[in-house]
Amino acid sequence: MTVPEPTALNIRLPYVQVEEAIAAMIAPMQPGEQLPTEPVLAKRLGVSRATLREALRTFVERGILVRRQGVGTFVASRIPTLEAGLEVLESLDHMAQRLGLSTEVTHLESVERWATPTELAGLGLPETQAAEVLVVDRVITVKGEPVADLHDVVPLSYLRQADLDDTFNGSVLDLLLGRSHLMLSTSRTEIIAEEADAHNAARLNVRRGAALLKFTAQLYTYDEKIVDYSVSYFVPGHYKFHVMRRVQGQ
Amino acid sequence: MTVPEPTALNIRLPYVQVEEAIAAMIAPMQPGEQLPTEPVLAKRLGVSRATLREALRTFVERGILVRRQGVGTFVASRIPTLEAGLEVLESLDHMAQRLGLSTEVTHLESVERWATPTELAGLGLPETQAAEVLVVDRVITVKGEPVADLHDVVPLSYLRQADLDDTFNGSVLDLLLGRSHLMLSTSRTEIIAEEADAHNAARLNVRRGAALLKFTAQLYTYDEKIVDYSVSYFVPGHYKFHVMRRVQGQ
DNA sequence: CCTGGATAATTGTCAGACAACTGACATATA
DNA sequence: TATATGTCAGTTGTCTGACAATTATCCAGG
Repeated sequence: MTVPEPTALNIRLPYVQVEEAIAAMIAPMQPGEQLPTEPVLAKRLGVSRATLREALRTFVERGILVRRQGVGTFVASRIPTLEAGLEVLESLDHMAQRLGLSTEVTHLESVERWATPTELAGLGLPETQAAEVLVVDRVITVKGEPVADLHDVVPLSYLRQADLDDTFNGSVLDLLLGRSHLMLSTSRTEIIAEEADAHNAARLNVRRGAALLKFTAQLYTYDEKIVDYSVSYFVPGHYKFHVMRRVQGQ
Repeated sequence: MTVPEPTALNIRLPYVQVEEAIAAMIAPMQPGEQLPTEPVLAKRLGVSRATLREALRTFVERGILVRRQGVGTFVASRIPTLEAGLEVLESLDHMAQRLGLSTEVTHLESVERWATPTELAGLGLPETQAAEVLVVDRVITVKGEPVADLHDVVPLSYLRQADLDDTFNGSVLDLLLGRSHLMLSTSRTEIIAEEADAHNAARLNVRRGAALLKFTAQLYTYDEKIVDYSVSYFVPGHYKFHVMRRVQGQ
Protein backbone atom coordinates (compact mmCIF):
# COMPACT_ATOMS: atom_id res chain seq x y z
CA MET A 1 0.00 0.00 0.00
CA THR A 2 1.96 3.00 -1.23
CA VAL A 3 1.13 6.32 0.27
CA PRO A 4 0.98 9.00 -2.44
CA GLU A 5 3.44 11.85 -2.05
CA PRO A 6 1.91 15.24 -1.27
CA THR A 7 1.25 16.94 -4.55
CA ALA A 8 3.25 20.01 -3.59
CA LEU A 9 6.38 17.94 -4.07
CA ASN A 10 5.40 16.55 -7.44
CA ILE A 11 7.47 18.94 -9.48
CA ARG A 12 7.49 18.29 -13.19
CA LEU A 13 11.09 17.54 -13.87
CA PRO A 14 11.89 17.80 -17.58
CA TYR A 15 11.89 21.55 -18.08
CA VAL A 16 13.68 22.35 -14.83
CA GLN A 17 16.27 19.67 -15.58
CA VAL A 18 16.87 21.21 -18.96
CA GLU A 19 17.49 24.68 -17.55
CA GLU A 20 19.93 23.34 -15.01
CA ALA A 21 21.68 21.18 -17.57
CA ILE A 22 22.11 24.10 -19.92
CA ALA A 23 23.42 26.33 -17.13
CA ALA A 24 25.91 23.64 -16.16
CA MET A 25 26.97 23.21 -19.75
CA ILE A 26 27.48 26.92 -20.32
CA ALA A 27 29.35 27.60 -17.09
CA PRO A 28 32.80 26.41 -18.21
CA MET A 29 32.43 27.63 -21.79
CA GLN A 30 34.23 30.58 -23.30
CA PRO A 31 32.35 33.63 -24.62
CA GLY A 32 31.58 33.18 -28.29
CA GLU A 33 31.82 29.41 -28.12
CA GLN A 34 29.17 27.45 -29.99
CA LEU A 35 26.70 25.08 -28.39
CA PRO A 36 25.72 21.75 -29.92
CA THR A 37 22.87 21.97 -32.40
CA GLU A 38 19.34 21.79 -31.09
CA PRO A 39 18.59 18.27 -32.30
CA VAL A 40 21.81 16.97 -30.76
CA LEU A 41 21.26 18.82 -27.50
CA ALA A 42 17.64 17.71 -27.30
CA LYS A 43 18.60 14.08 -27.72
CA ARG A 44 21.42 14.40 -25.22
CA LEU A 45 19.14 15.91 -22.58
CA GLY A 46 16.33 13.50 -23.37
CA VAL A 47 13.73 16.10 -24.24
CA SER A 48 12.07 17.29 -27.41
CA ARG A 49 13.31 20.24 -29.42
CA ALA A 50 10.22 22.23 -28.40
CA THR A 51 10.97 21.91 -24.70
CA LEU A 52 14.65 22.57 -25.27
CA ARG A 53 13.83 25.71 -27.21
CA GLU A 54 11.63 27.01 -24.40
CA ALA A 55 14.61 26.72 -22.08
CA LEU A 56 17.04 28.24 -24.58
CA ARG A 57 14.66 31.12 -25.05
CA THR A 58 14.98 32.09 -21.41
CA PHE A 59 18.77 32.14 -21.68
CA VAL A 60 18.54 34.35 -24.76
CA GLU A 61 16.15 36.55 -22.83
CA ARG A 62 18.72 36.94 -20.07
CA GLY A 63 21.42 37.82 -22.58
CA ILE A 64 23.46 34.73 -21.79
CA LEU A 65 23.06 33.03 -25.17
CA VAL A 66 22.83 34.39 -28.70
CA ARG A 67 21.02 32.44 -31.42
CA ARG A 68 21.62 33.09 -35.10
CA GLN A 69 19.32 31.40 -37.56
CA GLY A 70 21.19 29.24 -40.00
CA VAL A 71 24.36 29.44 -37.95
CA GLY A 72 23.98 28.24 -34.40
CA THR A 73 23.70 29.10 -30.74
CA PHE A 74 26.58 30.82 -28.99
CA VAL A 75 27.59 31.96 -25.54
CA ALA A 76 27.27 35.74 -25.41
CA SER A 77 30.59 37.51 -25.20
CA ARG A 78 29.84 40.02 -22.50
CA ILE A 79 29.17 37.70 -19.58
CA PRO A 80 32.15 37.91 -17.24
CA THR A 81 30.83 35.47 -14.67
CA LEU A 82 27.62 33.60 -15.32
CA GLU A 83 24.59 35.15 -13.73
CA ALA A 84 26.32 37.51 -11.38
CA GLY A 85 23.48 39.95 -11.80
CA LEU A 86 20.71 40.94 -9.49
CA GLU A 87 18.14 39.19 -11.63
CA VAL A 88 19.14 35.97 -9.92
CA LEU A 89 18.38 35.74 -6.25
CA GLU A 90 21.48 34.55 -4.49
CA SER A 91 22.52 34.76 -0.88
CA LEU A 92 25.48 36.94 0.02
CA ASP A 93 27.17 33.87 1.42
CA HIS A 94 26.77 32.02 -1.85
CA MET A 95 27.94 35.06 -3.81
CA ALA A 96 31.00 35.45 -1.61
CA GLN A 97 31.88 31.79 -2.05
CA ARG A 98 31.67 32.17 -5.78
CA LEU A 99 34.12 35.04 -5.53
CA GLY A 100 36.47 33.00 -3.38
CA LEU A 101 35.73 34.86 -0.16
CA SER A 102 34.32 33.67 3.13
CA THR A 103 31.85 35.47 5.31
CA GLU A 104 31.32 35.68 9.04
CA VAL A 105 28.24 36.63 11.02
CA THR A 106 28.23 39.09 13.93
CA HIS A 107 25.58 40.83 16.01
CA LEU A 108 23.28 37.85 15.42
CA GLU A 109 19.93 38.20 17.15
CA SER A 110 16.67 36.42 16.53
CA VAL A 111 13.32 36.69 18.27
CA GLU A 112 9.83 35.33 17.81
CA ARG A 113 7.25 38.06 18.33
CA TRP A 114 4.17 39.74 16.90
CA ALA A 115 4.67 41.62 13.64
CA THR A 116 4.60 45.41 13.68
CA PRO A 117 2.28 47.26 11.29
CA THR A 118 5.21 48.01 8.96
CA GLU A 119 6.18 44.35 8.93
CA LEU A 120 2.59 43.29 8.29
CA ALA A 121 2.46 45.59 5.30
CA GLY A 122 5.78 44.22 4.06
CA LEU A 123 4.41 40.69 4.31
CA GLY A 124 1.30 41.68 2.39
CA LEU A 125 -0.99 41.01 5.35
CA PRO A 126 -3.87 43.24 6.42
CA GLU A 127 -3.17 45.53 9.37
CA THR A 128 -6.05 44.02 11.28
CA GLN A 129 -4.50 40.57 11.22
CA ALA A 130 -2.17 39.46 14.00
CA ALA A 131 0.78 37.40 12.84
CA GLU A 132 3.65 35.82 14.73
CA VAL A 133 6.95 36.19 12.99
CA LEU A 134 10.59 35.27 13.36
CA VAL A 135 12.85 38.31 13.13
CA VAL A 136 16.53 37.74 12.37
CA ASP A 137 19.09 40.53 12.59
CA ARG A 138 22.79 40.19 11.86
CA VAL A 139 25.80 41.84 10.30
CA ILE A 140 27.83 40.08 7.61
CA THR A 141 31.57 40.64 7.59
CA VAL A 142 34.28 39.71 5.12
CA LYS A 143 37.82 39.54 6.48
CA GLY A 144 36.59 41.23 9.63
CA GLU A 145 35.12 44.20 7.81
CA PRO A 146 31.35 44.67 8.03
CA VAL A 147 29.77 44.75 4.60
CA ALA A 148 26.05 44.25 5.12
CA ASP A 149 23.40 44.72 7.80
CA LEU A 150 20.51 42.32 7.26
CA HIS A 151 17.05 42.24 8.77
CA ASP A 152 14.59 39.47 7.90
CA VAL A 153 10.98 38.96 8.93
CA VAL A 154 9.45 35.53 8.32
CA PRO A 155 6.07 34.24 9.51
CA LEU A 156 6.50 31.42 12.02
CA SER A 157 4.65 29.06 9.71
CA TYR A 158 7.66 29.15 7.40
CA LEU A 159 10.60 29.37 9.81
CA ARG A 160 11.05 29.10 13.58
CA GLN A 161 13.86 30.08 15.86
CA ALA A 162 14.67 26.41 16.40
CA ASP A 163 15.62 26.17 12.71
CA LEU A 164 18.58 28.49 13.27
CA ASP A 165 21.10 25.98 14.55
CA ASP A 166 24.83 26.32 15.12
CA THR A 167 25.58 25.94 11.45
CA PHE A 168 23.59 29.02 10.51
CA ASN A 169 25.69 30.93 7.99
CA GLY A 170 23.75 34.17 8.19
CA SER A 171 21.60 33.47 5.18
CA VAL A 172 17.90 33.18 5.88
CA LEU A 173 17.47 32.84 2.13
CA ASP A 174 19.59 29.68 2.03
CA LEU A 175 17.51 28.23 4.85
CA LEU A 176 14.28 28.94 3.02
CA LEU A 177 15.67 27.59 -0.24
CA GLY A 178 16.48 24.36 1.54
CA ARG A 179 12.82 23.79 2.32
CA SER A 180 11.79 22.48 -1.04
CA HIS A 181 8.11 22.34 -0.18
CA LEU A 182 8.05 26.14 -0.13
CA MET A 183 8.26 26.42 -3.93
CA LEU A 184 9.92 29.83 -3.98
CA SER A 185 9.69 31.70 -7.25
CA THR A 186 10.83 35.33 -7.24
CA SER A 187 11.82 38.23 -5.07
CA ARG A 188 10.74 41.81 -5.63
CA THR A 189 13.60 44.00 -4.50
CA GLU A 190 13.37 47.76 -4.24
CA ILE A 191 16.63 49.67 -4.47
CA ILE A 192 17.41 53.02 -2.94
CA ALA A 193 20.30 54.98 -1.46
CA GLU A 194 20.10 56.01 2.17
CA GLU A 195 22.32 57.72 4.69
CA ALA A 196 23.48 55.67 7.64
CA ASP A 197 21.71 56.47 10.90
CA ALA A 198 23.30 55.96 14.30
CA HIS A 199 22.20 52.35 14.43
CA ASN A 200 23.55 51.41 10.98
CA ALA A 201 26.71 53.40 11.51
CA ALA A 202 27.61 51.58 14.70
CA ARG A 203 26.94 48.14 13.28
CA LEU A 204 28.63 48.70 9.92
CA ASN A 205 31.53 50.70 11.30
CA VAL A 206 30.94 53.74 9.09
CA ARG A 207 30.29 57.30 10.12
CA ARG A 208 26.76 58.66 10.40
CA GLY A 209 25.52 60.01 7.10
CA ALA A 210 27.62 57.67 4.97
CA ALA A 211 25.86 56.53 1.80
CA LEU A 212 24.47 53.01 1.99
CA LEU A 213 22.71 50.90 -0.59
CA LYS A 214 19.36 49.74 0.77
CA PHE A 215 17.38 46.75 -0.54
CA THR A 216 13.81 46.20 0.55
CA ALA A 217 12.71 42.79 -0.65
CA GLN A 218 9.70 40.50 -0.64
CA LEU A 219 10.20 36.82 -1.40
CA TYR A 220 7.26 35.13 -3.15
CA THR A 221 6.17 31.54 -3.62
CA TYR A 222 4.57 30.23 -6.79
CA ASP A 223 1.14 30.72 -5.28
CA GLU A 224 1.96 34.37 -4.64
CA LYS A 225 2.40 34.23 -0.91
CA ILE A 226 5.10 36.33 0.75
CA VAL A 227 7.50 34.17 2.73
CA ASP A 228 10.07 36.77 3.74
CA TYR A 229 10.17 40.53 4.11
CA SER A 230 13.69 41.88 4.42
CA VAL A 231 15.55 45.15 4.67
CA SER A 232 19.27 45.12 3.91
CA TYR A 233 21.97 47.78 4.01
CA PHE A 234 25.20 47.41 2.06
CA VAL A 235 28.45 49.29 2.47
CA PRO A 236 29.48 50.47 -1.01
CA GLY A 237 32.53 48.94 -2.60
CA HIS A 238 32.46 45.45 -1.17
CA TYR A 239 29.87 43.89 -3.39
CA LYS A 240 29.20 44.77 -6.98
CA PHE A 241 25.56 44.61 -7.95
CA HIS A 242 24.49 44.89 -11.52
CA VAL A 243 21.39 44.35 -13.62
CA MET A 244 21.02 43.25 -17.20
CA ARG A 245 18.27 45.39 -18.72
CA ARG A 246 16.41 44.36 -21.86
CA VAL A 247 15.57 46.90 -24.51
CA GLN A 248 11.80 47.03 -24.68
CA GLY A 249 10.05 45.30 -27.57
CA GLN A 250 12.83 42.83 -28.20
CA MET B 1 16.93 44.37 -59.97
CA THR B 2 15.91 44.42 -56.35
CA VAL B 3 18.56 45.41 -53.91
CA PRO B 4 18.29 43.14 -50.89
CA GLU B 5 17.65 44.91 -47.63
CA PRO B 6 20.55 44.90 -45.21
CA THR B 7 20.16 41.68 -43.33
CA ALA B 8 20.43 43.43 -39.98
CA LEU B 9 16.90 44.74 -40.49
CA ASN B 10 15.33 41.43 -41.46
CA ILE B 11 13.79 40.71 -38.09
CA ARG B 12 11.65 37.62 -37.92
CA LEU B 13 8.26 38.86 -36.96
CA PRO B 14 6.13 36.09 -35.48
CA TYR B 15 7.79 35.69 -32.12
CA VAL B 16 8.24 39.41 -31.49
CA GLN B 17 4.64 40.01 -32.52
CA VAL B 18 3.51 37.41 -30.05
CA GLU B 19 5.40 38.99 -27.16
CA GLU B 20 3.96 42.39 -27.92
CA ALA B 21 0.46 41.03 -28.36
CA ILE B 22 0.61 39.26 -25.03
CA ALA B 23 1.93 42.37 -23.30
CA ALA B 24 -0.89 44.42 -24.81
CA MET B 25 -3.42 41.83 -23.76
CA ILE B 26 -2.16 41.64 -20.18
CA ALA B 27 -1.83 45.39 -19.65
CA PRO B 28 -5.50 46.14 -18.87
CA MET B 29 -6.14 42.88 -17.03
CA GLN B 30 -6.60 42.51 -13.30
CA PRO B 31 -4.21 40.46 -11.16
CA GLY B 32 -5.43 36.90 -10.88
CA GLU B 33 -7.47 37.12 -14.07
CA GLN B 34 -7.27 34.13 -16.39
CA LEU B 35 -5.97 34.26 -19.94
CA PRO B 36 -7.61 32.38 -22.82
CA THR B 37 -6.40 28.82 -23.20
CA GLU B 38 -3.28 28.19 -25.23
CA PRO B 39 -5.03 26.69 -28.27
CA VAL B 40 -7.44 29.63 -28.40
CA LEU B 41 -4.70 32.19 -27.91
CA ALA B 42 -2.46 30.55 -30.49
CA LYS B 43 -5.21 30.59 -33.08
CA ARG B 44 -6.09 34.20 -32.28
CA LEU B 45 -2.47 35.34 -32.67
CA GLY B 46 -1.95 33.22 -35.75
CA VAL B 47 0.97 31.18 -34.39
CA SER B 48 1.47 27.63 -33.26
CA ARG B 49 1.17 26.56 -29.68
CA ALA B 50 4.93 25.92 -29.55
CA THR B 51 5.77 29.50 -30.47
CA LEU B 52 3.12 30.86 -28.15
CA ARG B 53 4.49 28.81 -25.31
CA GLU B 54 8.00 30.16 -25.87
CA ALA B 55 6.62 33.65 -25.45
CA LEU B 56 4.49 32.74 -22.43
CA ARG B 57 7.56 31.17 -20.85
CA THR B 58 9.37 34.50 -20.87
CA PHE B 59 6.45 36.18 -19.12
CA VAL B 60 6.42 33.45 -16.50
CA GLU B 61 10.16 33.96 -16.18
CA ARG B 62 9.62 37.63 -15.48
CA GLY B 63 6.99 36.85 -12.88
CA ILE B 64 4.21 38.50 -14.86
CA LEU B 65 2.20 35.35 -15.57
CA VAL B 66 1.57 32.20 -13.57
CA ARG B 67 0.77 28.89 -15.26
CA ARG B 68 -0.88 25.99 -13.45
CA GLN B 69 -1.07 22.69 -15.23
CA GLY B 70 -4.60 21.46 -15.60
CA VAL B 71 -6.01 24.83 -14.60
CA GLY B 72 -4.88 27.70 -16.75
CA THR B 73 -2.67 30.76 -17.15
CA PHE B 74 -3.19 33.75 -14.89
CA VAL B 75 -1.93 37.27 -14.42
CA ALA B 76 0.32 37.29 -11.38
CA SER B 77 -1.15 39.11 -8.43
CA ARG B 78 1.85 41.14 -7.40
CA ILE B 79 2.40 43.30 -10.48
CA PRO B 80 1.43 46.88 -9.65
CA THR B 81 2.34 48.36 -13.01
CA LEU B 82 3.50 46.17 -15.84
CA GLU B 83 7.25 46.05 -16.24
CA ALA B 84 8.14 48.91 -13.98
CA GLY B 85 11.26 47.06 -12.96
CA LEU B 86 14.86 47.71 -13.80
CA GLU B 87 15.02 44.63 -15.97
CA VAL B 88 13.44 46.67 -18.73
CA LEU B 89 15.51 49.53 -20.07
CA GLU B 90 13.35 52.60 -20.15
CA SER B 91 14.24 56.26 -20.32
CA LEU B 92 13.44 58.45 -17.33
CA ASP B 93 11.30 60.56 -19.59
CA HIS B 94 9.27 57.55 -20.65
CA MET B 95 9.00 56.34 -17.08
CA ALA B 96 7.84 59.75 -15.88
CA GLN B 97 5.20 59.90 -18.61
CA ARG B 98 3.90 56.53 -17.56
CA LEU B 99 3.55 57.86 -14.02
CA GLY B 100 1.72 60.93 -15.25
CA LEU B 101 4.59 63.36 -14.64
CA SER B 102 6.52 65.57 -17.03
CA THR B 103 10.24 66.22 -17.00
CA GLU B 104 12.36 69.23 -17.85
CA VAL B 105 16.02 69.45 -18.79
CA THR B 106 18.48 71.92 -17.25
CA HIS B 107 22.25 72.39 -17.32
CA LEU B 108 22.30 70.82 -20.79
CA GLU B 109 25.77 70.70 -22.30
CA SER B 110 27.13 68.62 -25.12
CA VAL B 111 30.58 68.48 -26.71
CA GLU B 112 32.39 66.41 -29.29
CA ARG B 113 35.88 65.54 -28.12
CA TRP B 114 38.40 62.74 -27.65
CA ALA B 115 37.49 60.11 -25.09
CA THR B 116 39.37 60.02 -21.81
CA PRO B 117 40.98 56.75 -20.67
CA THR B 118 38.10 56.13 -18.27
CA GLU B 119 35.59 56.64 -21.04
CA LEU B 120 37.53 54.37 -23.38
CA ALA B 121 37.41 51.65 -20.76
CA GLY B 122 33.69 52.22 -20.28
CA LEU B 123 33.15 51.84 -24.01
CA GLY B 124 35.16 48.62 -24.06
CA LEU B 125 37.87 50.11 -26.27
CA PRO B 126 41.61 49.60 -25.75
CA GLU B 127 43.44 52.47 -24.10
CA THR B 128 45.75 52.76 -27.06
CA GLN B 129 42.90 53.56 -29.41
CA ALA B 130 41.83 57.15 -29.99
CA ALA B 131 38.08 57.61 -30.27
CA GLU B 132 35.98 60.69 -30.86
CA VAL B 133 32.87 60.77 -28.73
CA LEU B 134 29.81 62.88 -28.07
CA VAL B 135 29.45 63.72 -24.39
CA VAL B 136 26.06 64.86 -23.14
CA ASP B 137 25.53 66.25 -19.64
CA ARG B 138 22.23 67.43 -18.19
CA VAL B 139 20.06 67.48 -15.10
CA ILE B 140 16.50 66.17 -15.19
CA THR B 141 13.92 67.95 -13.08
CA VAL B 142 10.33 67.13 -12.20
CA LYS B 143 8.14 70.05 -11.10
CA GLY B 144 11.26 72.15 -10.85
CA GLU B 145 13.02 69.79 -8.49
CA PRO B 146 16.22 68.11 -9.73
CA VAL B 147 15.95 64.35 -9.61
CA ALA B 148 18.78 63.02 -11.77
CA ASP B 149 22.18 64.06 -13.08
CA LEU B 150 22.98 62.25 -16.32
CA HIS B 151 26.25 61.87 -18.19
CA ASP B 152 26.39 59.98 -21.50
CA VAL B 153 29.35 59.12 -23.71
CA VAL B 154 28.60 57.91 -27.25
CA PRO B 155 31.07 57.34 -30.09
CA LEU B 156 30.51 59.81 -32.92
CA SER B 157 29.76 56.93 -35.28
CA TYR B 158 26.51 56.39 -33.41
CA LEU B 159 25.44 59.93 -32.48
CA ARG B 160 26.61 63.45 -33.34
CA GLN B 161 25.96 66.80 -31.75
CA ALA B 162 23.79 67.74 -34.73
CA ASP B 163 21.34 65.00 -33.75
CA LEU B 164 20.43 66.87 -30.55
CA ASP B 165 17.88 69.29 -31.95
CA ASP B 166 15.48 71.60 -30.13
CA THR B 167 13.09 68.77 -29.39
CA PHE B 168 15.69 66.89 -27.33
CA ASN B 169 13.91 65.68 -24.22
CA GLY B 170 17.02 64.84 -22.27
CA SER B 171 17.00 61.16 -23.13
CA VAL B 172 19.97 59.97 -25.14
CA LEU B 173 18.50 56.50 -24.81
CA ASP B 174 15.32 57.52 -26.64
CA LEU B 175 17.44 58.99 -29.42
CA LEU B 176 19.43 55.79 -29.79
CA LEU B 177 16.29 53.65 -29.65
CA GLY B 178 14.90 55.68 -32.54
CA ARG B 179 17.75 54.59 -34.76
CA SER B 180 16.43 51.17 -35.61
CA HIS B 181 19.54 50.13 -37.49
CA LEU B 182 21.44 50.05 -34.22
CA MET B 183 19.73 46.84 -33.04
CA LEU B 184 20.10 47.53 -29.34
CA SER B 185 19.74 44.51 -27.11
CA THR B 186 20.64 44.99 -23.46
CA SER B 187 22.22 47.32 -20.97
CA ARG B 188 24.53 46.24 -18.18
CA THR B 189 23.90 48.56 -15.29
CA GLU B 190 25.99 48.59 -12.16
CA ILE B 191 24.35 49.92 -9.02
CA ILE B 192 26.03 51.57 -6.09
CA ALA B 193 25.41 54.22 -3.44
CA GLU B 194 27.66 57.27 -3.40
CA GLU B 195 27.89 60.51 -1.48
CA ALA B 196 27.29 63.71 -3.40
CA ASP B 197 30.44 65.67 -4.16
CA ALA B 198 30.49 69.44 -4.66
CA HIS B 199 29.63 69.11 -8.32
CA ASN B 200 26.66 66.78 -7.83
CA ALA B 201 25.44 68.72 -4.82
CA ALA B 202 25.27 71.97 -6.71
CA ARG B 203 23.51 70.50 -9.71
CA LEU B 204 21.04 68.36 -7.78
CA ASN B 205 20.38 70.93 -5.06
CA VAL B 206 21.33 68.62 -2.20
CA ARG B 207 23.96 69.12 0.42
CA ARG B 208 27.42 67.64 0.05
CA GLY B 209 27.59 64.12 1.39
CA ALA B 210 23.95 63.33 0.70
CA ALA B 211 23.36 59.73 -0.36
CA LEU B 212 22.81 59.31 -4.10
CA LEU B 213 22.00 56.25 -6.16
CA LYS B 214 24.59 55.83 -8.91
CA PHE B 215 24.09 53.80 -12.09
CA THR B 216 27.02 53.03 -14.36
CA ALA B 217 25.68 51.51 -17.56
CA GLN B 218 26.87 50.09 -20.85
CA LEU B 219 24.39 49.75 -23.70
CA TYR B 220 25.04 46.82 -26.04
CA THR B 221 23.93 45.97 -29.56
CA TYR B 222 23.11 42.45 -30.69
CA ASP B 223 26.62 42.06 -32.06
CA GLU B 224 28.01 42.93 -28.65
CA LYS B 225 29.27 46.41 -29.40
CA ILE B 226 28.97 49.14 -26.77
CA VAL B 227 26.98 52.10 -28.06
CA ASP B 228 26.72 54.17 -24.91
CA TYR B 229 28.60 54.48 -21.65
CA SER B 230 26.72 56.43 -19.03
CA VAL B 231 26.98 57.49 -15.40
CA SER B 232 23.80 58.64 -13.67
CA TYR B 233 23.08 59.98 -10.20
CA PHE B 234 19.59 59.85 -8.72
CA VAL B 235 18.21 61.73 -5.76
CA PRO B 236 16.46 59.15 -3.56
CA GLY B 237 12.72 59.28 -3.21
CA HIS B 238 11.72 60.58 -6.60
CA TYR B 239 11.97 57.42 -8.62
CA LYS B 240 11.32 53.94 -7.35
CA PHE B 241 13.59 51.33 -8.85
CA HIS B 242 13.00 47.68 -8.28
CA VAL B 243 14.18 44.35 -9.64
CA MET B 244 12.38 41.05 -9.96
CA ARG B 245 14.86 38.37 -8.94
CA ARG B 246 14.41 34.73 -9.93
CA VAL B 247 15.16 31.93 -7.53
CA GLN B 248 18.00 29.94 -9.00
CA GLY B 249 17.22 26.60 -10.57
CA GLN B 250 13.63 27.41 -11.36
C1' DC C 1 40.96 36.96 -59.15
C1' DC C 2 36.25 37.66 -58.81
C1' DT C 3 31.24 36.33 -59.20
C1' DG C 4 27.26 33.82 -58.81
C1' DG C 5 24.76 29.68 -57.85
C1' DA C 6 24.17 25.27 -55.76
C1' DT C 7 24.39 22.90 -51.32
C1' DA C 8 24.56 21.51 -46.63
C1' DA C 9 23.83 22.90 -41.96
C1' DT C 10 21.19 25.27 -38.51
C1' DT C 11 17.56 27.73 -36.38
C1' DG C 12 12.43 29.20 -36.83
C1' DT C 13 7.81 27.60 -37.15
C1' DC C 14 4.04 24.53 -37.62
C1' DA C 15 0.33 20.74 -36.97
C1' DG C 16 -1.31 17.08 -34.51
C1' DA C 17 -1.17 13.91 -30.94
C1' DC C 18 -0.90 12.08 -26.30
C1' DA C 19 0.39 12.46 -21.22
C1' DA C 20 -0.29 14.59 -16.72
C1' DC C 21 -2.77 17.26 -13.79
C1' DT C 22 -6.91 19.73 -11.75
C1' DG C 23 -11.49 20.52 -10.30
C1' DA C 24 -16.19 19.28 -10.25
C1' DC C 25 -19.60 16.08 -10.04
C1' DA C 26 -21.62 11.62 -9.48
C1' DT C 27 -21.46 7.35 -7.13
C1' DA C 28 -20.45 3.94 -3.76
C1' DT C 29 -19.48 2.84 1.06
C1' DA C 30 -19.18 2.89 6.16
C1' DT D 1 -25.40 11.32 6.85
C1' DA D 2 -20.71 11.77 6.06
C1' DT D 3 -16.78 10.21 3.70
C1' DA D 4 -14.28 8.17 0.33
C1' DT D 5 -13.87 6.74 -4.56
C1' DG D 6 -14.64 6.85 -9.58
C1' DT D 7 -15.51 9.38 -13.72
C1' DC D 8 -15.06 13.06 -16.87
C1' DA D 9 -14.10 17.38 -19.18
C1' DG D 10 -10.81 21.00 -19.53
C1' DT D 11 -6.02 22.78 -19.41
C1' DT D 12 -1.15 22.79 -19.49
C1' DG D 13 3.20 19.79 -20.39
C1' DT D 14 5.67 17.22 -23.76
C1' DC D 15 6.75 14.74 -27.96
C1' DT D 16 7.21 13.62 -32.99
C1' DG D 17 8.00 14.73 -37.54
C1' DA D 18 7.95 17.83 -40.97
C1' DC D 19 8.83 22.02 -43.66
C1' DA D 20 10.38 27.09 -44.13
C1' DA D 21 13.95 30.60 -43.70
C1' DT D 22 18.57 31.91 -43.16
C1' DT D 23 23.51 31.43 -43.38
C1' DA D 24 28.20 29.97 -44.55
C1' DT D 25 30.87 27.37 -47.66
C1' DC D 26 32.37 25.44 -51.78
C1' DC D 27 32.82 25.23 -56.66
C1' DA D 28 32.32 26.19 -61.52
C1' DG D 29 32.57 29.79 -64.86
C1' DG D 30 33.92 34.21 -66.33
